[in-house]
Amino acid sequence: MVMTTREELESVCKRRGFIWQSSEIYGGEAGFYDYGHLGARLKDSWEEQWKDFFLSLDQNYHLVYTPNILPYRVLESSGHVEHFSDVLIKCNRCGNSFRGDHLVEDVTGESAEWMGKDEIKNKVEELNISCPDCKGDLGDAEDFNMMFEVDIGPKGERKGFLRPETAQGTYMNFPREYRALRRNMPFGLATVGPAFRNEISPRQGVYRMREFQQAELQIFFIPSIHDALFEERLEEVAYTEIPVMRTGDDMKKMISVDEIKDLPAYYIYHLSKIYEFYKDIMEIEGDIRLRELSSEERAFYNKIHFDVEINMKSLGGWKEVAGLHYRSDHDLSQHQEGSNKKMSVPADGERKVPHVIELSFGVDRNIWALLDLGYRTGDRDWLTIPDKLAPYQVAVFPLVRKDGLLEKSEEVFNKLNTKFRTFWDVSGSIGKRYARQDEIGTPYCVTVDYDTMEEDSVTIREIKTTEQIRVSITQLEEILQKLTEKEKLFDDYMG
RNA sequence: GCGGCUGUGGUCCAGCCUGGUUAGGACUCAAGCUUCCCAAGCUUGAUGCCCGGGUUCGAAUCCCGGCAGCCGCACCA
Repeated sequence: MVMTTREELESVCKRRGFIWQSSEIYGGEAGFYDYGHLGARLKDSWEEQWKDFFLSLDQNYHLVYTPNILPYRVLESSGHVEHFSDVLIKCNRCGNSFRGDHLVEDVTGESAEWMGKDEIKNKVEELNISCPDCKGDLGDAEDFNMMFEVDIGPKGERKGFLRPETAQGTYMNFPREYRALRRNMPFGLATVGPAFRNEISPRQGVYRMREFQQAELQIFFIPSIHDALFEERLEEVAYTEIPVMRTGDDMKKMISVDEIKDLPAYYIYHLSKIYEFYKDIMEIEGDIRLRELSSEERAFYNKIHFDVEINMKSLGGWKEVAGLHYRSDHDLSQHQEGSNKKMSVPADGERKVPHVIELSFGVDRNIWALLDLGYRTGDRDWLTIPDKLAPYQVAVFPLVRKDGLLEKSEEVFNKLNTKFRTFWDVSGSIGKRYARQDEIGTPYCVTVDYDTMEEDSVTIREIKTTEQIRVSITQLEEILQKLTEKEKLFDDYMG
């Protein structure tokens, strides 16, 4: 049976060492989470696998790191200063707050998103708008910015923000990397790091946090020139079926890439590769869909936008964990205008500003998805998680703690620990030790027993079936290597 | 941010209404015994009333404020 409630899952996470609220001993602060000793290893492995997978798609996809703090002007150019803040108006009578632009739009029927604080206040007075909830008088308009503002310099003389997304740092590096990469296009710049949003009310655990981790890959290209290249690569994914839900569909269906040929090749190619990552690396198949967002749902600069959604019981259904956004030349054009630096490159006999396709992953949400889909309860509580991602890959036990088995098991542990993330446990009954590893998703348990002392062999128990095989210690490392690398199945060694 | 409910060892909960022995249970954890393969048993032990203020001879319990969590509303370029 699959674990259903967030309470149960959060309880295990706290008890065993995965994830819990940050600054807990002082009462905590909403929207901030710590990763414990198991959670940190899981997250770390996920990020490693993510980098390995996406950077190997093309030898011209690379990793960069940029600061968490960005100067005011950067986010002014990107549009975040304007679009990431809302004007809120509070009712003098009932105290409820409303978005000022929505109040105005409801009356005028025209977009008021461009309006500033004073304009909205004047418009509300002019149109005589009262509180939608209680009809009371509305108070002053106030700016609310979702970005954390920081003061830079000893006297705080310059304003900056904690970045609301990692992408802007990457975009600003386009001209430098364009030259450093010897003008080879297309190229991709990936980054993994924190981003910050001052959410009004963070809820649903790690799903909406004020500080969270992003893993993003921005690909820079010129559609008219590089379309052909991606068209060729479609052959790579031609036989893949992907679970797609187009706008207007009410459920997903498995389709081949031929059936979404209305989308550009660079888009289809990366969409398929994203699904491949979920299928092969995260081993998620049934509870995933690639959902296309309608023009109302997506931001105006996203010309094509699919979200990766995973069906998570603990969060009540389909939840976004990643997105693929075709952002056209919006980002580089904005920075070209704001910085007065040339972002265009020679193409087709003129200068063109490259387009961007962005692969954006919420790391914490993906970690949560692994835990949500992986936990099973019933006869035993166990976590099913890919071997390469598991916090510990192997555990080593002595069957009993006497007659030299304890010492022998320590030898085996020391040998394996250099190759795998290995755990050694000697306390409690053997059954209890298996159960402990079940709960944290350790795929293989190696047990030293009395036969070990005579013939130098041990048993390996697989978490999925609890079946065991007996192997000689000389072959142990090699067999575990093949199992964790998925070169062999456990079944192959049975019988 | 607004309203309702909630906050007790590591986890989950009882106690609170009606203030008063040493705050109780289950699981967990540690040490030891036992143990030839799936949370067994025995012994011993560790850890707790979210924070701050008030009322009172006395507060886990009543009152006020804060913080956090859940649900609903709003928010989520």
